[in-house]
Amino acid sequence: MLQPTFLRDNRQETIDRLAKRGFDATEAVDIIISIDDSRKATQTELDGVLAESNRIAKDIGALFKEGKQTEANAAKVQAGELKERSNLLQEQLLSIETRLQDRLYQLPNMPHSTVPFGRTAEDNQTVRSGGQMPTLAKDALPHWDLAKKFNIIDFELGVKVTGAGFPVYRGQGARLQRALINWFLDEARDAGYTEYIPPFMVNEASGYGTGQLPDKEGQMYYMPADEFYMVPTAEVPLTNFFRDVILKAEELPVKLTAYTPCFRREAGSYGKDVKGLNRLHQFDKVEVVQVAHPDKSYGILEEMVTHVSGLLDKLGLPYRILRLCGGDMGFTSALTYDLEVWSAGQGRWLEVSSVSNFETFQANRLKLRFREGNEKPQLAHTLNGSALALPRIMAALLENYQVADGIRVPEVLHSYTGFHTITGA
RNA sequence: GGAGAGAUGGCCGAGUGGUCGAAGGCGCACGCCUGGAAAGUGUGUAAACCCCACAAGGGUUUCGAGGGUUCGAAUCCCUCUCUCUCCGCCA
Repeated sequence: MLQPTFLRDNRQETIDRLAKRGFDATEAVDIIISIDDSRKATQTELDGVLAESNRIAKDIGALFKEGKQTEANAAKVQAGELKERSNLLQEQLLSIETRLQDRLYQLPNMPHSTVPFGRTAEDNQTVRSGGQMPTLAKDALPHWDLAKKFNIIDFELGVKVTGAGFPVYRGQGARLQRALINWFLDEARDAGYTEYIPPFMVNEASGYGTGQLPDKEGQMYYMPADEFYMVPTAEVPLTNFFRDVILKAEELPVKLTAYTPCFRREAGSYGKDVKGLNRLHQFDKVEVVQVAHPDKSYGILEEMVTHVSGLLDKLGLPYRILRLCGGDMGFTSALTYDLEVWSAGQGRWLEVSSVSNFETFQANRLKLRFREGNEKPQLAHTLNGSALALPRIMAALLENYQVADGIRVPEVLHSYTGFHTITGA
């Protein structure tokens, strides 16, 4: 959520930056500023009435003590009138604040200056590529066929117990999955992140804190009996640790990591996008989150991208790094890098990580601040990234490392898997 | 799930209708003391919003959350949430 004071002081800049997302925010910004004007005017008036009421209430106390009943009762009448006025103003203020908040919730984050203009994924910039494209045999298979051939992932069984998009991992498939989770967490720890195991369900306030609510409730699984949402990413619980928190400047940056399963309803997806492991309702992911000083956050964003691409280097997967254009970026982000791996069996790129700087957009909703010395608290910057999302990594590993009689396992994982080749045994 | 007790500032803890944003202590910051430190001692120590120049100064709100009674609520009433103790159930 953007701040009205910022919009007021930087009206044109806000409009220009939001234009990168392909829409004209002029009207929305002006409406917000004018609602904010009436909010201030109403509060000023209300404060005056309340101040008067408080003064009279004190006088009444004093009058009673002095035994001046008549004067006291006269003052009571006056206080009653003020009360009526203040109630009215309070109602007005509340409705103005609600309107203001509704408007602010609808405004996406402002893209950073380096974000390219553009509407679709076509307009994303490739900033770097890494790894070697594999040369596969003529009869190379996509991962869903390999999964069946070696009996390591059972999609039908998942349909039986739950539904489509809930695969069952078996034998070496399950062990490879677990190995990847452990390796990712160890790599994150080596990079200075503290490991957490957060709740896999969150309350409504947490959904609002990171921006899934109010707009994207349809994407989350909801448990009405307890009013909980299944986490769509570890970002939600991890970042909400800091809701209503004031950190000391010297505590920054805070670096956290967690593995969680992620649950997404993915309403409206279809076709080749949901084939095999490409898009699931439940998947595993290791997430990294940082809370940063505003002056440092963009350096940290690069550091996070380097961490993630380093994982892909070590796995030997070919990848590319994209800087998302304004139109393709998430609602809450100021700058996002996507990392995609080459899925040799499908002949397409698969997104395996998204690393974003949210600047103060989430911090404003969360009231996540830090204090420098004795200065006033100011909003921190939040960042997060996948490091990494498992299913598409699994898909790429299966496809890119397939050989005649099995699937080779990258060397960095050997001590985690306990086997070097998937043979279906 | 049932019964009872509780929720106060960074922490502990007083406060049962007016002078309470809240005693006292701890912690923290700065000063004095000291060769330096400890001890001692003095001062200060929440957040948001509004007026104003984001200064000084002033105002409003906030004692788990929301509502109510009252001229006036940390204090009385109602609802909810959470914590603790006991019972039940249970990985």
